[in-house]
Amino acid sequence: MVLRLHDSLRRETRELRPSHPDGIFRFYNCGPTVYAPAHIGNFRTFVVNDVIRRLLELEFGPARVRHVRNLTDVDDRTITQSRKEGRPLAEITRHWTAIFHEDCAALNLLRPHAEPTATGYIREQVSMIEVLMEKGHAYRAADGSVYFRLATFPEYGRLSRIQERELQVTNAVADADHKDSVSDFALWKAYKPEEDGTVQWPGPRTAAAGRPGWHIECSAMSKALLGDTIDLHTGGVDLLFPHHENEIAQSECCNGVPFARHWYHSEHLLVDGTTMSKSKGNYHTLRDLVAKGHEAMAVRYALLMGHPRKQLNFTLDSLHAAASALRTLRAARAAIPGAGGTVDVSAPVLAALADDLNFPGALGALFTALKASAPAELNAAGFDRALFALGLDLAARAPAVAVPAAVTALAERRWAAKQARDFAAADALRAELAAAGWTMLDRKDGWSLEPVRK
RNA sequence: GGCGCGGUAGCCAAGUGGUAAGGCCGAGGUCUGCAAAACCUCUAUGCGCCGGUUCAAUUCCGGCCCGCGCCUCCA
Repeated sequence: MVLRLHDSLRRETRELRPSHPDGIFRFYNCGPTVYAPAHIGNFRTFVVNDVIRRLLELEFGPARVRHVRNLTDVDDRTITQSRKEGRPLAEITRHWTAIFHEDCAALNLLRPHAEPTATGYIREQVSMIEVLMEKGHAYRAADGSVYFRLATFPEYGRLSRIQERELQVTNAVADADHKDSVSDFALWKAYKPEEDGTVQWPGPRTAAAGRPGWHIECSAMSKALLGDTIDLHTGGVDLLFPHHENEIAQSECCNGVPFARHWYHSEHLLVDGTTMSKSKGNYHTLRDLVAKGHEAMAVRYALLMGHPRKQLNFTLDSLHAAASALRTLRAARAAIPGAGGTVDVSAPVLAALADDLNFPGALGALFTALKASAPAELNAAGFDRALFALGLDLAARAPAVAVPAAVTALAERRWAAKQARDFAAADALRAELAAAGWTMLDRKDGWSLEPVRK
């Protein structure tokens, strides 16, 4: 199988291959900022990257993939949150990191091999900034901050095709006064007591104490953990400019070699047809949805329903459709015998995924393949391989909802009525159960209850 | 203003220069006392609009309309 993926820099679909002699594929995925629960749009990106990780493992072997996803634990938003709550920065970020990990587990995301934090790599960031200053790519501003001098990197803008003159100038840039040019961006931000609270580290030589800029953290952690040139760098489209553009500038000017051989950006998730935002009331976190009774795995399925490079519209209807499709897959899996089947449904599924992550194509191929053969002809390992690639864990279930004692009592009475062949009474009790929100499932040897589906 | 993406059945969504995958919903059926599950069958002469190229276009080209995203610290 050849893994092909669109490259945002070259704007063409290219094969993914390890470039280092050790054969290890180096994969860096920009992670979340841990100051609040991640929303399902964030998780779309992480699900897409999780499928990439799984495909890389299937293609090169688990030992030949190194996947890094960072945690941004110091920036404007984390510091603001910390000040708002009056709690130390580290306490805030530790809390939200734990929540993030719970959500990742619920969505069946494989753990990255390394999950570095910005605050854990201050020294590396400072050191890169010093190299950039020595090479003339960065300068100290009057307040002790350090800025990258864009004019020293003529290739700037290749990824986003942005020209300096095209930048919209409506946003007043807060630190414009300190910079030689409005387009220069911060590598190091001098400590501001009124904004930064207790957050500061010793800065690069000649610079003031303060904290790193956002962009340098990814450059430094990628370099520290994966080396100067990596095989794949990914993130959401919104990171394309300026974040990734700036990373390229910093890393290539510092290291003198190409930064990432392949760039990939997944599109945004829309909710109810528009950007998700708290003010629009269409803002969903995973835990909100789970609290409302939705399965986390159905959320993952819903995030797989669209092509990763197209905006995907998430609605409660699409979540219901996802949950139903998941039930169909569970039934299909249950019907496959443990051994003996020869038809491998993973082939068409993996082919679609390997072709630039065609998620809907892969899902379509899966159902088509399932329909084409009798369950007894299907190979269980093949089915499981397809589901592994998609990261759908069919065993994962929403926690069982507790059945109220009164409902259980109704069910027992109905079962007794049915055994006595008093069907009129049985039907009346079924109606009562339904009114209470429960469906009673009869079997030959007994019964069970489940919440009524909408 | 600059850069980019998209408009395919009730909903979601692939795809192809030769006449539209799949999922969900819905309808009918088998089964079941009923219900649920499972299984079977059906559901776009049509792919935003108008031109053009072609033997043939939803698929290529041009124009237009509509929607969405990014444009300095949002995945």
